[in-house]
Amino acid sequence: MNEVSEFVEHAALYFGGLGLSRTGGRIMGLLLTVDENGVDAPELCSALAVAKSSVSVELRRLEDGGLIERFRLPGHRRDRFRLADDVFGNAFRAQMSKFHAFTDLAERGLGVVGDDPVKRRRLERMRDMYAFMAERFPALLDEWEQGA
Amino acid sequence: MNEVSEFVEHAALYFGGLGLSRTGGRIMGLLLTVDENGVDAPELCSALAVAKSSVSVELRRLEDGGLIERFRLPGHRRDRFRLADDVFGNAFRAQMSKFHAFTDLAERGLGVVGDDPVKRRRLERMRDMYAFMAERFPALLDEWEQGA
DNA sequence: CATTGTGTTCGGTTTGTGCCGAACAAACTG
DNA sequence: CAGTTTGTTCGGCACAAACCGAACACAATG
Repeated sequence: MNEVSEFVEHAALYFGGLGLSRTGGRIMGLLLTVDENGVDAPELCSALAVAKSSVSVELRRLEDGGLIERFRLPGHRRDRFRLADDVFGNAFRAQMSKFHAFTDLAERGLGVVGDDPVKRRRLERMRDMYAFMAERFPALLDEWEQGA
Repeated sequence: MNEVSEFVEHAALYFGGLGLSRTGGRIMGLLLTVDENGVDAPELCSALAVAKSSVSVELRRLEDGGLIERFRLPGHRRDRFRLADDVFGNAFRAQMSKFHAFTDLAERGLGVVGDDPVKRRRLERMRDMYAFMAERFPALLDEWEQGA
């Protein structure tokens, strides 16, 4: 059991690179090691040695971000949590929204920079590149999802 | 001139999403609005209302990250700064290294999760997905770079 | 060789955020 | 309807990072 907690710690590092807090990353790591029955909050508390208030807010954030699912077994009165069906697809889609954000930013830049063509060129190229990626990415996802 | 500083502030928000500090993002935003002659540190200080020590360390970090170029006009003795030639290409390549990181993480997970096939399946799928993306992404970049 | 200009480094302060324990609210039970 | 269980919210503390002004190192100039 110590092996998984070591893995969980590693995972927390990696997910931290995606903007998650440390405990958020730890939760994701632990959820990677369980099956579709998921875990409940007290289990997370003891497994990760984290206060239940912290897991509560963190679970909420992960749920809002579409990374995990909250569900309840019929007849029980305690929430359980598991990874969302398509966590990583969702992660990629989140990246895509960043693409759109950057095309918007480039547009905005074109609005404030003057007529100097050399200044405009880079912003246009930035806008077009992110637009290109945003356009191509879904196809890549589709290819993956139906391909394998 | 107030228009660009408004844009700069927006840009800082966006770049903050990429792990840059606020002033780092502001610098990037301002550099998006200038030509290949770039700007120098005092200009950044006054334009952004930031201490010169802060811009110094931030410029260093951006330079180390390959986001900006430090250069000097012949005959002058003051450094100037502009965006790196392929800032956004570099940004995408950085994302790709995250892909590899996540395949590694999945491998590690497969090492600690047991034989349960349903547990293994998701980790395998995670590993394969990121590997797929890491494999396809360079081609996408190439297509963009030579296509347009 | 003194002086000025340029960039980096250092200590200290502020700001933001994560996390905790306790109080609270809401839903279920007998 | 009292008592429990479950989840969220609140106030405060602690740690990390950003930022500043001043001191510093170095190079170029005259």
